Amino acid sequence: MKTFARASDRQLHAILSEITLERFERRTTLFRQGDPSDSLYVLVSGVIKLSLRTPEGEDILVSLISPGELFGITSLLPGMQRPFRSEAFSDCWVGRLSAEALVSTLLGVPFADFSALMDGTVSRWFGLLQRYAHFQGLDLQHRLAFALLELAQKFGVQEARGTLLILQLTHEDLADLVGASRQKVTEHLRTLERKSLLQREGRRLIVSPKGLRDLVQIEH
Amino acid sequence: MKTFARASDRQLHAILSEITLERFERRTTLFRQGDPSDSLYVLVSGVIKLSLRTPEGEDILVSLISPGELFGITSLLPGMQRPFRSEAFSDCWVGRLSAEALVSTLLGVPFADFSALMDGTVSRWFGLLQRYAHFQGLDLQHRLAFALLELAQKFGVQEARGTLLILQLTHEDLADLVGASRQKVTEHLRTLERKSLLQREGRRLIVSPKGLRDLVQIEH
DNA sequence: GCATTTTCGTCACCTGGGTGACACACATGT
DNA sequence: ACATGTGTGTCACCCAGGTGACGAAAATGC
Repeated sequence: MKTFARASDRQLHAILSEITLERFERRTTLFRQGDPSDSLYVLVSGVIKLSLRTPEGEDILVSLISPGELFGITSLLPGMQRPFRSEAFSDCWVGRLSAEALVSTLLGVPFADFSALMDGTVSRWFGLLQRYAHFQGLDLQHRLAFALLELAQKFGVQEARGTLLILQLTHEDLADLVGASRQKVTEHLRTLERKSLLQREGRRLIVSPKGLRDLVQIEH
Repeated sequence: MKTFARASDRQLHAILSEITLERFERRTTLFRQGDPSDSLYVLVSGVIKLSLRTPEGEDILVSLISPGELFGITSLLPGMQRPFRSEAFSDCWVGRLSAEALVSTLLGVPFADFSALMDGTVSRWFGLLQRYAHFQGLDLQHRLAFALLELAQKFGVQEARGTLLILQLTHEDLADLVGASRQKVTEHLRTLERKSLLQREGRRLIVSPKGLRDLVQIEH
């Protein structure tokens, strides 16, 4: 297990003493989406499935874990919930330990410090991963709406008419962002405009976050 | 900048002294896919675009970075190359520092130790992210081929006839993995079988990694 | 301020892949 | 051993969205 490749014997010992071994029968769930994300797992034997249930009721298989891998990694970030459901794909032996224990044994630094650094750096990957997984099996209309919401959050300034995006985005940029063709993006932007979830000011967009949120949530 | 929220004044000072400020005009590229991934960036002002050029020649806009964010995070993992191209979306001021400096100042731990831990944990997110980004704009045939290659690598055992997947995968599982319907997966598996990139032994699959690799690379 | 490049709006056309439906082949438990 | 559930193979049908094409409108360089 390469995670522990650099660990000294003493460290390994300390870590092993922190690990609790558990057995999971095929199809049992280890944790579900939304659970508090406290502990970290090591797969000893068997196969674990990480999946995601979309609001639309689709299942997305995010990853299959093979023996030796660590999973449940969100526990390294502060205050996270489990983003995926984890279930035994075959009968498994799984080791569980606290993220604190791992970090403090391996690095000898306070968990909160480590965690804060992770939060500022690596958590973006995680956000992107969630976006992509979520996009899986959404139609263009909804992907666009999500993308606009995201942009509004990052680059928006509040305004009388809504949230103004301070970006010179071309339709092609948006297309590249949501994985679609430029033409269709143009079309869908116009229909969003007609539904008045969106206004144009020259080449800048003014979105209505409220309206967009309704669009993506309500009509599942 | 929440990354530094927990840092002491002394630490902030140390970090600031490590940062080199640079100016990038709109459309200039900071780094390109495949460059060695050594330094870490902080966006001071402007907007940065992270994008990915697929072998098929499509552009994927992975993320737009707003001021205050850290980017170029792969530098925290050992021996990585830049997975995305980074270009100034508007005129930017960017701070650059070495990943070593950040980690050792903030945590006071040897970089190699930190890096190894990251590698064993968080790098999976990153792999998944790449997969999803890559899948963007591939047709089912190719997504399937990639998925099978991935599975072969993780769960395959070498064999006379090819690589045997020791997994009881249903077509539905595969469908959830590649974001498609069960029916189409069945169909495409059969065509792969006809092209003899794939054999069946009961419910287990034997793939030909070589053939699959040809399929995904050669064709355009 | 004019010429050239980019971007936008909108077609018409085509196709990959989703959906529903149904028959058959397996596993499964009891 | 039988019955029931779960996975597989294959249709026919339909539609979201890709592609190419072209003119109008904006932006940009010189």
